[in-house]
Amino acid sequence: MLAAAAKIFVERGYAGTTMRAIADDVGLKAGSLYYHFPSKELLIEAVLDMLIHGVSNAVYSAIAALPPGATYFDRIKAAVQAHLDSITAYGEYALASRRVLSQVPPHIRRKHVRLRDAYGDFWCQLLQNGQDAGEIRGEFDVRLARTFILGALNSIVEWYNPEGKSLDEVGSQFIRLISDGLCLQTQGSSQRP
Amino acid sequence: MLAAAAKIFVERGYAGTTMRAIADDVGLKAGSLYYHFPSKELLIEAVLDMLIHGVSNAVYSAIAALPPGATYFDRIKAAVQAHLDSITAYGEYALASRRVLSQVPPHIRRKHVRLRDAYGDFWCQLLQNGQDAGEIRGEFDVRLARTFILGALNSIVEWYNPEGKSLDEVGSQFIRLISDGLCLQTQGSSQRP
DNA sequence: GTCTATAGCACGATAGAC
DNA sequence: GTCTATCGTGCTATAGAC
Repeated sequence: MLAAAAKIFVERGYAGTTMRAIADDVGLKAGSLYYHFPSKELLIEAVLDMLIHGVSNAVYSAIAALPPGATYFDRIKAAVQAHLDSITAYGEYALASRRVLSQVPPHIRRKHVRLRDAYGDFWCQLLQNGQDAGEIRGEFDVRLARTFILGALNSIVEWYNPEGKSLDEVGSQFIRLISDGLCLQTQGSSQRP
Repeated sequence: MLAAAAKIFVERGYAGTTMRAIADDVGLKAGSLYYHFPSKELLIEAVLDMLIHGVSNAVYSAIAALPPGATYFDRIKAAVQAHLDSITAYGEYALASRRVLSQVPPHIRRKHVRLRDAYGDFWCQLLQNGQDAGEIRGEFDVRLARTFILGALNSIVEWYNPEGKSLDEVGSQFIRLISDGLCLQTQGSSQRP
């Protein structure tokens, strides 16, 4: 039922989603939904909660499962893959968060922006630790690097098709891109040591 | 008027945007809007058109303005900066495209997906040329690299604040990230020559 | 070019039968 | 736990005065 709601919120937006459409999708009548959820607001809130908790728990667990001697870059690799795996597993929920967060009532939006920011701060800290340990070049602003990394990773829900490349392949190409870069020889950056 | 429409489409979604709200924002009454635009559908279409044409023209012009001897990586750098500059210049239009495209009537959505795909193909070709010329490592799938790059660049409209870093600084950090990578020494990639 | 007024329809939510 | 029926509201779009 949450999954049906997420799908329809994505297709029609918050205001465009009707309780009748969600009810149809799960084989009920509109009035019956109110037995399970007291309002449309609490429905979208449940969808948004499911995503942020699902993704952040998946990432925190993946890092906690690493051996004690793991480098910061090992942690970043594990976080990238876990983020990728969970965000695609929660497909429609992730799209709902991406597209309708700006349309939900303000008190719900504020709560989720806070949760999302806390997750973003975790990434900043991870990159900062890597930089302090000398694994990441000092010239990078970690907040900027974090937004690029999460921006690229999150965009996968827009196009990923399970019939194509595996998530492991996608993740490992991305890790190679952010660690070593695209270029064989540096063309224009004079900052390289 | 288009700018007001873009802003409200982002805040409320397609269905949630009322002609009254747009009219209010520009100091008119709802009925008067129909003198300028025949329907809500054509309003969102004009907003979406403005963005895709604005961004792609900015990028194509930036590349056309390069000297004849420019490397492919010079072209990529110019495209990154022009994309970044134009997407932030069209702020609300870009957000509208990101968030409400999935909610507009199908015939309008299909047309814009086609335009967006054509622009994506241009990026693929750019990266492919760079790879053929030996400037980009052969191990990368150019389609994947393109989606990561555009995903990261497009996410800037979600957080960019003109009071912080300049767009030139943001662009140059991003270019350094995709060209050289984050890492001082490669930690886990055995594919490096 | 902008207004008022309204037709025709669909919405969220509730009440009460079963 | 699901149904039908309905209240009050607000929407797009149009018609015609100014």
